[in-house]
Amino acid sequence: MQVCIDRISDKFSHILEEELIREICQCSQIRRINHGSTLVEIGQTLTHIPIVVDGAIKVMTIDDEGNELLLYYLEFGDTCAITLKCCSLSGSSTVLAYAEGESEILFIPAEKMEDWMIRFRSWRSFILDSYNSRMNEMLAAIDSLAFFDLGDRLENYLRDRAMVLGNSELELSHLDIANDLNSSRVVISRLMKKLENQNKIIQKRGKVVVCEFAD
DNA sequence: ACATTAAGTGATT
DNA sequence: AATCACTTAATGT
Repeated sequence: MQVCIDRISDKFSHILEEELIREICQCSQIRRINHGSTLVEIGQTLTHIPIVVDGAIKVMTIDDEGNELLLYYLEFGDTCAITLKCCSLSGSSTVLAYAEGESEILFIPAEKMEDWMIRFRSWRSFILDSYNSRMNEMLAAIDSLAFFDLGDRLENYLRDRAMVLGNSELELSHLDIANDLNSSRVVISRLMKKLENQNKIIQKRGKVVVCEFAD
């Protein structure tokens, strides 16, 4: 798909300089990705850096037993630092990425990275900021694993998810949630029942409505 | 009506 | 907090 300058400029002119945006539009591709589609698989060699224009991306690692661990979400304007590192080392991906909701992703050729890092101050700080926020999100994830019990993690997870999607209605089964939190379906079901009784959520089949954004 | 998939529950570790 | 075994409820064909 052809990249539309106005559209990109519209969304990114606050952070990136005009000339850079023009270059981005010349050499990048924009793609619509359906909910749940895989963007990046483990072991895949990455030739492009994704930047989220619309929607969100869910980034996970996988362990040797095949358990997926949720690392973080990429939202509007975010880019993935891990992808980045893989590109510059021309290695292969250590993460798995899915589209979360209907998403629009801007793909930037990896070889442009270095050039832009040198030529554009705005690109430098964009990338550095991205590294920084990715790092913070992962630290938060570790923190929550180490110091919070599952009940708290579940609540955080639901609230986070509603935020990212900008929607209090989530299409998630208990099993989906269990997988994201590395737990089992039964345990999640019990905790969900509690949350329902506390009127924090409303449950339907394969759906959750998060009642509390605040608090 | 029947099969399939999601959610609820008691008992056990 | 996890697992087992089983039940009940919602949905698709």
